[in-house]
Amino acid sequence: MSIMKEALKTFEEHLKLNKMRMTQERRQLFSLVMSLKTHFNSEEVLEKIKKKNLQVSRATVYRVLPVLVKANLIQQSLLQEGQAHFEVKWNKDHHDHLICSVCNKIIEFKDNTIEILQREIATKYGFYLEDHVMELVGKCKTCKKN
Amino acid sequence: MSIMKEALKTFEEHLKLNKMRMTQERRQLFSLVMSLKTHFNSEEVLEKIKKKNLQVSRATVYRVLPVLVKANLIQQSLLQEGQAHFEVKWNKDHHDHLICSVCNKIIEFKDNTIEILQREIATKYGFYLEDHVMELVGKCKTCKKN
DNA sequence: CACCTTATTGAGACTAAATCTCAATAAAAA
DNA sequence: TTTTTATTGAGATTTAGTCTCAATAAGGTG
Repeated sequence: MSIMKEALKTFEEHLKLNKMRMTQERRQLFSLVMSLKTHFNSEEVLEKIKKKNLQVSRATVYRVLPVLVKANLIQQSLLQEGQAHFEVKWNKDHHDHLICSVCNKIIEFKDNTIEILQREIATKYGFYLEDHVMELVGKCKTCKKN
Repeated sequence: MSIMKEALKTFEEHLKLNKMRMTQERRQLFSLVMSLKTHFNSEEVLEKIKKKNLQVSRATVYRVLPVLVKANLIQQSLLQEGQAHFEVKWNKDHHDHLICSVCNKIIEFKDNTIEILQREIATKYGFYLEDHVMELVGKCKTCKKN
């Protein structure tokens, strides 16, 4: 089964489990959002909808994105500068971010040792760890020179 | 020299360096903000101003907090739920946060091994590391039980 | 299939947080 | 003391997101 179909099934199951209905709008948003390769925010999704002449309103976008988050298909990232940022999570390994303070370039990385240490810290303080955010901010290779 | 006086000097130097002026309003905000022990947001600062009958407007609060950030006296934390959050940074060790997803309790911690690993990661990707945010989200000891 | 219940939608009003405008004021340099 | 120019406050404005409610449509049931 293709990755997209599996993701769609996950979405459908999440909806059913919560007595929610699969609608044209949700299907359209699902396809649009899941095909995005980079970070995006709600307004960008809205723009793409207009460009493609899809019939999904602003209110619905703002209502469905959190549903996709709950279904574990996308995740909200905390590196917001005003607007809520999202990225596709489905079928992707967890990763953290290096962010350039000059050009805003985002590089993804993963470090297992840090993840282990994080779990140890949580345990030490009696926390049950659900999630984490780690963002390293600095100047990228290119911007460092200038 | 007292810690507060040193911080004030830092503030004054930052202002002079940027051709900015020390004003009554900035002095008042400096004192108010630097005495805060916990995380705070702009509206909370505004409330405290009203309670103390200080003469500082909303616009000025929103203008001066970023100046205090640039002067390295406070830092903006990214765990915002809508509003921009700040905390005093001056004279405090860097630390990261454990946040309870139920009661929003914040626990500060510091882990040197992680900091070293972070620097290694930055180097690996050619970044000059300026700052980082790490937030572990989960259920705290108390909320875990319920 | 037809019916019925109820979740969902869209348009636009509304809200909250933050920013902008511009004339009046006050720092600090001259 | 005068002059220059950064800063301020009041309120208008913007931005991002939420809310309302009548109309619609999903999807279970007979």
